[in-house]
Order: sequence, then structure tokens, then C-alpha cells
Amino acid sequence: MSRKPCCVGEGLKKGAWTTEEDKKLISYIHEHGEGGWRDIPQKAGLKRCGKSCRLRWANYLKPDIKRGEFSYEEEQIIIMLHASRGNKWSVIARHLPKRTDNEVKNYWNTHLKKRLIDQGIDPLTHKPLASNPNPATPRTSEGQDDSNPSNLDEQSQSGSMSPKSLPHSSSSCNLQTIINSDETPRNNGSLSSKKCRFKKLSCTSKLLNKVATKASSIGNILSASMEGSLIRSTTLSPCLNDVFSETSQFQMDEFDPFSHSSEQHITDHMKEDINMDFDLNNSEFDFSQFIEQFSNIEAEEANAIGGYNQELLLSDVSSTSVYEDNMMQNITGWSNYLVDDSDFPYDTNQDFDDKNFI
DNA sequence: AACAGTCTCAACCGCCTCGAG
DNA sequence: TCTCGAGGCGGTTGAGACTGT
Repeated sequence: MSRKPCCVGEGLKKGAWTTEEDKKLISYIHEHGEGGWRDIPQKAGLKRCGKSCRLRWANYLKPDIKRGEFSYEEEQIIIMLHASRGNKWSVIARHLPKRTDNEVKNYWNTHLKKRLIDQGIDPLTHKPLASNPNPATPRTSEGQDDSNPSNLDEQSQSGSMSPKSLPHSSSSCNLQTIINSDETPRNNGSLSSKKCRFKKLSCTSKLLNKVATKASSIGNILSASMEGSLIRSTTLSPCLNDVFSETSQFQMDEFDPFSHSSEQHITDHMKEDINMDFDLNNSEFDFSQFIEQFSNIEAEEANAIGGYNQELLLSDVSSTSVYEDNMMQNITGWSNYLVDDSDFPYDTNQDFDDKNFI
């Protein structure tokens, strides 16, 4: 049983929009607002189908759409979120102010996907390709590949920290439980569901505290080690993301600093919990600041909870050298370390509840 | 200058979800 | 509970721009 197309034949125009058509659509929407797309073409005097009008408006004409080059931080966010969510372009776009899902999708397909492949990373799994002909090389802060053939030669010599030497991970914790909580119905407004949601948020925050703290610490060390930073490496992000963004994605999805709609939600449930002081109306949002705060504040809270000793971790990590050349192995190991079951303060086999936390 | 191959991205297509009746 | 339509979403297409020969 197939649905009838929303617009069939009827002399409707297709293809590129003309300036005149754009003007008509903008003028109509300014006057009458969005919505009722089916009727808009007729009322606005356009020979287009409503769906086409909606897409044209949403992806191109809307006044608060940012176009052009993606910043490095935006790229990192796309890669991070794609690693954990896959091709959920609308979800990814929600974390990029003024970017549309279509633009994010296009940018991924035309730029980021190719770059990851060039770096020997599977853009689907965000893991090193099986036949990795070109070991991942981090992009420099200037946005250019910093390929250095000599690194390849050194790679075999620099493996001072193989994954085996890293803290062993049993990695059986079911992070998917948290992740899937994001998949709850949108109209989740009942009292009980709100209570449930709050509990999940609280638990997620605590979990995130832990992971963010570790990620932050590791990032600092890697920064010193490779003259970069945690988020300045496209080779680092995908792997580390397997853990970091999985655990943070629920909170990222719930806490959208760029969405007015989520502002109320933050006020109600999350401000005390994560204590992030973002300017929700700031159109020139600083992604670096976002990520930095995201890690640092969570780290502070983790310490406040008392279930985790950052200094101990730092001493552990500092005692081990991290080389750029064997980074893939290192990061894989650290990723495992991040979800080491033995360090988790709750029973992952049970439903999330505060009582499961130490 | 002309042509072919490649890249980019706006736009389209078809399916899915959700709310209204 | 079912049907229907609007809107949302992800995959795909193709026209135009760009690049190499």
C-alpha cells in the first residue's frame, strides 16, 4: 500500500528556485508565519508543492541559517555525534546552531566521510579500517592534513603503550540503556514519565561526570604529548567517541544549548544537575568553550560526588607515554579504560535508579 | 578553447511518525 | 482503534561549478 505523493503533476514546477519564487515565499511566511505548507503555494502564488516550499524555507530561506565553511569545532561535533548516532542528521544538526540537517548531511558526504577514509577510519563504524593503508593522521588546527611520512616509519618503534598495557576493560556495561533513553516518545509529558526522566538524567549526569573527567584528563595529557588537544584530532575523536559521546549523547541531546525549546527543560531539570552556565541566546556560540566547559564542569562534579579520584587517574596516565604515531592503539585502549566496569559505581544490569549509585 | 571527469549541494523522493478526527 | 494528512527524516539525484588534460 503506497501513499499518494504529496504533489503529483498538476503543472507544478520543479528544480532550482528562482529569486522571484524565493521572494514570494519569504514574503508570505513573514506575513502569515510557517505551517500549513500544503496551502502555502496557492496562497503565495507559487507553482510548487507544499513540501518543496517547506524544504526551500527550512534549508535555504530561513533567516537564521548559517551557510558556508564549517568551523573545526563544528566538524568535531559532527564526527562525535555521527560516531554515536549514525546518520541522524537532524539530531546532529540540533547541536550545530543555524545549520540544517541537509547541510550537515551534505558536508558529511562530501568532506568528512572522505577525510575519515583518507585517514584510514571507517566512516560507518568510526574504527580503523581493516586494511588500513594510511594510518590516521590528525588534522592540524589550521585545518590541513599534517601528513608526515616519517611518522609511519616511527610507528613501529613508538608503541611504548600497547592496548595490552592499558588498564583492562571488561566493557560489559550497557551504555545502550542510557542511549536508548533518548528514544522515548517526544510527548513525554506525564508526571511519572517526568520523574523517570529526571532519574535518568541524574544517573546519566553522574555517569557522565566520570567519563568526562577521564576524557578531560586524558585530553590534557595528549595535548601536552602531541601539541594538540583532545578535540583537535579527527583521528582521536572517532575512537574516543565510542565511549565519550555515547555516554554524553543522551545529555547532549537533552541539553541543547542552542534550542529555545530546551531552555525550559534545562531550567526545570538540568541546571542544578550539570551547572552549565551557557548563554542560550548567544548566536555566536563558542564551541570550544562548550566542549571545555562540558568536560571541566562535569569533572568538578565528579570530584564532588567523591566516587572518583582525578589526581590518581592523572598520575596513572602521566606515567605512560603517549605518542601520536600509535595513537589509534592508545586511544582504543583508553576508550576501553573509560568504560572499565570495575570503576563503574552502579549495577549496569539494573534499571537506572539513584540507589544503584555508590 | 574544448572536452571529459569530478565535485558540490540544492532539491527531490519516498517512507515514517504523530496527532487529529 | 483506525484512517488520514501534515510534517519530518534520510537517501538519492542531477545541474552547475570546478579541475585536469
